[in-house]
Amino acid sequence: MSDQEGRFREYLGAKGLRITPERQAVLTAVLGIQGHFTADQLYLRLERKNPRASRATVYRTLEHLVGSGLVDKVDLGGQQAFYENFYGREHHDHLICLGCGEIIEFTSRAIEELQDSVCREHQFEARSHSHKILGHCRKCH
Amino acid sequence: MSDQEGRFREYLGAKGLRITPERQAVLTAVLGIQGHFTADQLYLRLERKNPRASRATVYRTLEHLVGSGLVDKVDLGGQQAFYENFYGREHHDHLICLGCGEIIEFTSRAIEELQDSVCREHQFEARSHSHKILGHCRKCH
DNA sequence: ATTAATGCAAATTGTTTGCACGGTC
DNA sequence: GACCGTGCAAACAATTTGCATTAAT
Repeated sequence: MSDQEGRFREYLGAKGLRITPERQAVLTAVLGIQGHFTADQLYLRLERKNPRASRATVYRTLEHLVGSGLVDKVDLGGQQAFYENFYGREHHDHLICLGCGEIIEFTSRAIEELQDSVCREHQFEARSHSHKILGHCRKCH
Repeated sequence: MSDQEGRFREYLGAKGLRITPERQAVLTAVLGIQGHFTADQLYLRLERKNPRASRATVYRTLEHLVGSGLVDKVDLGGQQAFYENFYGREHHDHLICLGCGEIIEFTSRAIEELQDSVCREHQFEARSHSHKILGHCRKCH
């Protein structure tokens, strides 16, 4: 059993939620994806597996995975939500290529610090943030 | 005729688009709103005016207003798009209060500069960005 | 046994679109 | 008169939800 599986079971147990084959299948599928994915892409991967999971269950389970900290939900703009495997990772932000759709991750301690000072100035207590830069990647300009 | 009206007419003219009472009404309504608004809030204001404008026209006109640079479309998260009067204003980002929904604007030259250097590192050509911080404002914590 | 979870399809939400009619250039 | 713009209602797309059934505890 992977660390992630353990963490998920723990999370479910602590909330009085059940460990079902569908939830396991969703987690396994998530672990098999690298990079960002949508709920529907995840569903498509599970559609013909056994056990499978319906779209509704995919959405519902994704929420629990986010709750457990195993998955991060990122808003990359557009109408659909994106998710990514977050186990053992740190917060990061994104450069999004308008040409090929590539998503480049970045982190900047300096930006985060400035962010904090902006919040301080406004007596604002930050809980999360989203910082995305749209443009064209090396290959696309 | 306000500067904004002039600018809008100019924009429409340059594109071979027509100046209609509905488009004027939408512009007038937009100018009468301060702060951020949704397409639907705008529609509601126009619903019982004369001339009025349908939801479809509100959406369609909003796109032209964004195109002309008079209005800025901002993604504040959630499912609906927000807009704001942008005439004579500079780019800015947002602190969004999860408690009362208040939206505080901020700008930081230093952050923008760091952003530029992040892009340079990745050979990424930025076209726009969106930086939002979610949390609780002074009144809400 | 109890009570949560699933699948399905219907419902929601915000926005877009097809089309017949009316108005602007 | 040509053609764009409008309103309406239907279409959409992503996500959520109600409900009867199935299964984990």
